[in-house]
Amino acid sequence: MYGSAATHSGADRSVSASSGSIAGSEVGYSQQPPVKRRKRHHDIGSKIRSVQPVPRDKYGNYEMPVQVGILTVLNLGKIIWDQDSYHNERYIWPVGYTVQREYYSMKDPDRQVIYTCWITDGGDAPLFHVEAEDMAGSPIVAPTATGAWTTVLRAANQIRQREHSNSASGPDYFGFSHPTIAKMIQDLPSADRCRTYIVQHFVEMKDRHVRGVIKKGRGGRPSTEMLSRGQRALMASSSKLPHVEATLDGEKMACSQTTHAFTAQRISVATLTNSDEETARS
DNA sequence: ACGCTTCTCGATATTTGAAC
DNA sequence: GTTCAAATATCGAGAAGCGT
Repeated sequence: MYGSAATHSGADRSVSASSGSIAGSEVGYSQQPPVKRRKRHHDIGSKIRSVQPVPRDKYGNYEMPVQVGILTVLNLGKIIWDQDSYHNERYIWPVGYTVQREYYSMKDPDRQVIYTCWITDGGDAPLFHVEAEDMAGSPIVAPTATGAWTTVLRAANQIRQREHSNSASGPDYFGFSHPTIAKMIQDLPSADRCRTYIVQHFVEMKDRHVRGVIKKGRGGRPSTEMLSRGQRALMASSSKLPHVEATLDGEKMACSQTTHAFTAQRISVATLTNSDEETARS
């Protein structure tokens, strides 16, 4: 099926397009193509993925905002289950989904800034927005997550005068490939009604690993400075964020400008319990 | 100190669809 | 039908924290 006859043209292209020593060295073309064949869509539903525990409120809804790895999830949004373009086998793209993450600035080569990413209803398909903290008011909008982030990477690499690949995995950068976020989205109402989405299986990771992940340098708990910067970025972009309403277990959840402003002031690290926080402080 | 585990980022493979 | 470009999936390296 996948990767049989169809691969030749793609492989040729990759070789010519790749700048690289890596591709060149890995590949022993003269004899036999390296044929690192990757199966697509394999075992999506059967694989068990580890997730961080995320606190829920008394109704069982996830408490927002929450820090997951390098990302701060501000809103999970609302699932548009009756349109296929709002999900595929692997991901669901909820309207109103909002996260923040740190990445290199598109203006200052020596600086990392906070990017706010969110999804809006584009009618037939979702629209992916990415806005940099230092470029408030001019978000990058694309019909795919990869498209939006590729633009950012290209600009960031250009300003840093880096010539290597501008490739990016949109779902990665938006956090959709993160097991914890994938689970949170999958737990949203109507996720099970998405026709082509394959339900994934998750298991909560062990406590010591959670702490390890949280305290990791690049990800983990945001510093006070990062929080306040995130808050400012959020306030700056909040006027453009979508207003989304969803019903969770009978309780109405609103995602609006005010909500964003409010939540920005109380960002917490969901994966840390109180005792963990004490430990983390000391 | 070491091994374990998971993370992000960057690179590359693969698929899909548009253009010719 | 072929070529090309864009989008997306997946892999590997390196980094980091934790427990022992």
